[in-house]
Amino acid sequence: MFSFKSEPIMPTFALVDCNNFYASCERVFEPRLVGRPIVVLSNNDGCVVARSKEAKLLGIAMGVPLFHVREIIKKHGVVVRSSNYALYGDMSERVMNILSAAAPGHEIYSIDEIFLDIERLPVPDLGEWCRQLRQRVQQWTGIPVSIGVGQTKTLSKVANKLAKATSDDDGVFIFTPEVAENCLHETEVGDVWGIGRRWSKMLNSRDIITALDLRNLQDGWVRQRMGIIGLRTVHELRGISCHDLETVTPDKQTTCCSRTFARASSDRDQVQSAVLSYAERAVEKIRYAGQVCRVVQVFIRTDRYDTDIAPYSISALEALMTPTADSRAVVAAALRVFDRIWKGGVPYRKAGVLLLELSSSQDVMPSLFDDRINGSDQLMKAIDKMNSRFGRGSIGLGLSPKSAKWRMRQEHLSPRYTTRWADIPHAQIE
DNA sequence: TCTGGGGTCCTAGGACCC
DNA sequence: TCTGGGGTCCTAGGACCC
Repeated sequence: MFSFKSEPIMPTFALVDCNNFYASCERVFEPRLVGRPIVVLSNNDGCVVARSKEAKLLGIAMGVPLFHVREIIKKHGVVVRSSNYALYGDMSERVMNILSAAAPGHEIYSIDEIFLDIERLPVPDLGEWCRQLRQRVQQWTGIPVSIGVGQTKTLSKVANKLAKATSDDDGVFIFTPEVAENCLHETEVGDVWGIGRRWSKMLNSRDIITALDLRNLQDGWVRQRMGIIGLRTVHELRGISCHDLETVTPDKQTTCCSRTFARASSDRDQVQSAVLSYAERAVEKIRYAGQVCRVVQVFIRTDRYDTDIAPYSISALEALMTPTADSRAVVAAALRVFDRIWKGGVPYRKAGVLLLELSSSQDVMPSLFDDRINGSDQLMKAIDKMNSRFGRGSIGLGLSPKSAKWRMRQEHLSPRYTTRWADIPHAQIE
């Protein structure tokens, strides 16, 4: 008889997550904000989308509307900032460059998170390696990060949450089978990656409170109530990896540009000009990604929070003859769709344009019947170049009046320190 | 008389993520 | 006064075909 010695289960994934990323970015260039409560707002300055530790301690919840926390902000002198994506995107790139160079494989998961493949990392002390990596990012970019290590992506997420609790000193947590039961018992089921509000509520109502409870459920029960996705999550909690590292970023399948208006509008011209400007912005995005689209979808809707009005939402789409990234073709299609769905007398609050069936612009077969796009590439390149040099919206199709009331509200915007010459920080020497 | 059933494609909606 | 934006994946149900 052979005797099989079971292989020791080795940790595989490290999840590195920037602490309070947007708030930390604001602090890098404005050190006086260190130690003060900061919140960063969504587009339109509507909701709180990021909070510093101090702001969290004041009880400001994630996603609350700004007007709900006005009192707290006033009373405690909370610093308020509009989202500055030019700054956050650039800072993210710097952090990711450092982290991705440190491991044999990586997956950038979001603007502030990256999974590292550390299964075969030849280091004697993994904890020490993590602490040094963390130190390096802090020193080179000014951004604090936390690192969680586990056998699956889901467990590395659990570990990361535990690491955050110690982010003032250590900021590193390694999830091992020895500590599994304890760690999962201390983790609320709703804090598990993949368990959102709905499932959390459903599970709690059945007395499944912790990640450990979830891990111990029977497969059939989970499959029936939470589908294949829920089952994968449960397996991952048991240390069975179901989500591989995605080292190549797959091309996007859809791109969308949508906005909530500052106030509802029934004015046809106003809503139309909003829709057309979203179409123009969406097509810019796919050009930047080297893609073309075949289908253009437009939607307009009322305010879904306003209980005084009848909810109304409509969308429609149009397939183009040739896949394209030409602003003129896409905007014209958006206009035709808009004309089809427009209905007067409705207080519209939100609109958007989706570009669907995206593909690489290199794979396009030109159509015999569509001769409009001759010279398209050069024209679009020229437009993009001018906009990148002189600022977005410098040149376009002449359809977006600047004063329209759907324009985005950004009353607390910080400078674009790292991506705009005029905003470069000044150092003062005394 | 008998009112099937399986396959595919599409769409809308629901769940999740950051 | 005031409630984000941009994605992915899965599933259920309808239309259609044989």
